[in-house]
Amino acid sequence: MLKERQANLQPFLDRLGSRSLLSEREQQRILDLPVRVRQVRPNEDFVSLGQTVDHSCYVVEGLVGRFDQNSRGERQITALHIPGDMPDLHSVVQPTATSALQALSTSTLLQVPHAALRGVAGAHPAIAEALWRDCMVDSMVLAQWIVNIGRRDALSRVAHLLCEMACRYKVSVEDAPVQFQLAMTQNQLADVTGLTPVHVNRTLKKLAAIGTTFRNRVVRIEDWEELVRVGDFDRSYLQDTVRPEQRIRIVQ
Amino acid sequence: MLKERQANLQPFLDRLGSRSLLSEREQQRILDLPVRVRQVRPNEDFVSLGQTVDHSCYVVEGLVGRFDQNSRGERQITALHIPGDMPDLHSVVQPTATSALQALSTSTLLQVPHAALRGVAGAHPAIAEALWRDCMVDSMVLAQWIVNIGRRDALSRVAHLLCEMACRYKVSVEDAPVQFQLAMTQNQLADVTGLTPVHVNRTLKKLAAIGTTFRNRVVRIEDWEELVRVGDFDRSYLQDTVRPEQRIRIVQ
DNA sequence: CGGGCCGTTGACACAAATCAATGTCCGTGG
DNA sequence: CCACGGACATTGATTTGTGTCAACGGCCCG
Repeated sequence: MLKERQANLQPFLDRLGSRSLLSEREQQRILDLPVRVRQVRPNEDFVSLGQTVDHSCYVVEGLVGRFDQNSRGERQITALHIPGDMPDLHSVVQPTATSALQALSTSTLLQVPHAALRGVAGAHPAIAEALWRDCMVDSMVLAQWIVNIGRRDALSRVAHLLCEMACRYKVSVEDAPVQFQLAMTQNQLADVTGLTPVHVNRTLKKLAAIGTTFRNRVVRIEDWEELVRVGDFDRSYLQDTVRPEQRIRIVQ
Repeated sequence: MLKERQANLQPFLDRLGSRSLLSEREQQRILDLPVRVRQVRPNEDFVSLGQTVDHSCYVVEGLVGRFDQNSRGERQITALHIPGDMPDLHSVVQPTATSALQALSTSTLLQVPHAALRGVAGAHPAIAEALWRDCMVDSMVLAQWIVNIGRRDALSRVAHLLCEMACRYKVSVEDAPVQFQLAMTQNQLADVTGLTPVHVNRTLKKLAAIGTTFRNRVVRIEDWEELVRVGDFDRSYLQDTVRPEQRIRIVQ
């Protein structure tokens, strides 16, 4: 099993550290986790429905979706994961998958064995707490997504998604116009928003009228404030602006 | 602070125990958690948006919803919680609420101080694990709800909800016709399903045609198989049929 | 050169929202 | 005891947002 330590898991540690307080030693235990590199191609399931896994995945590069579908095979992407995320961290406590995980674009993953994660979580309650917290942030994003699909029209939905992804990619939104890559097709955008590809296309045309475009997998935002207004977006659920003194550690 | 031990938290312990393995001693630590009783009336928020809480709530009696809304004030209920649930167990690691919690019917809650939960979780990794796992089951229900709203029509959505609630109430679905109480109005049903109250009413009329009725807050199901078919329901995401030998304990 | 994937556009169909009115039940106060 | 108001449920007429179907264009890559 390859060990590609600091170079690889540092972003994950940074993310945990942005919301949780970990000691030097605990941080080192995270960086020391053993990993195995895996490449996945676009549209490749790397976790399938019902599969029981013995490792969690960390995204180094690319874009990953959590896929569900109804009985007619219509797909719904219930979560997107970008570099630094662990899409199935939850599998540590719930190893049988109830959703599939699929790469939307060519992606590089690190597989971290459950045994290792369990080891550090059991030995260091603060790490267990940080991992649990990270899962709960994902869960808050899910809840927000229900609001988005249940109570916003197509234009707002797409705008909201673009706002969310801009924030998660840490695009500095102050100096407009900004642009960032979002490596997905309009088809996949439809699977995220619960719309049809045709309607996504029409909706993007409407968005262009307020200065936000999505072409060749690049999002370009001319007027951030306006996009936020249209998308009815409030970033607080992302928990991405926790100030250092607000970080939490529940065990001493 | 009242201690109403065995009599009260036993159902919560039962639930944890249905998916996780806890030793006698660990089980006792759960039962020994200090609690304070609280009564809430229908439509009363007991956790409001943005509030930072120092305790989690356990539902003894009644029905509780997790409420979000868009900027136009249209409400979306993102989760329902029934007796035995802890609607904001996640607040142990994420004490600032991103959704409100409101009673749908008169409810009895037990407030469990975070300090106590943190104490047992820190001292017993297996308890931390069981609590984390319980949160993740809630999260899977959220994901399934996204599929429901994003990719099913009104009839399926309502049918799916009724199936889910029947299972969670442990209605024994074999001996039809079955009936159970679901203490919510058609209005609240609309807030759960992302529909309008008018359309919920029409949809219920359609459901009646296949032998499922909802009147006076009582659900009556004549043909379970048919309801499952219409609702496109697969209970596996509820993790409610974990056999004893499948229960998990990741720390020794 | 040809075939696929992706994006685009138009005509039309349909599910659900909206608007508005009416009905029923129930608790409360005159 | 009845009148009243309010919450909840029901129904019809109409509008609208989104889905469906179908065709076409651009582009990449084999």
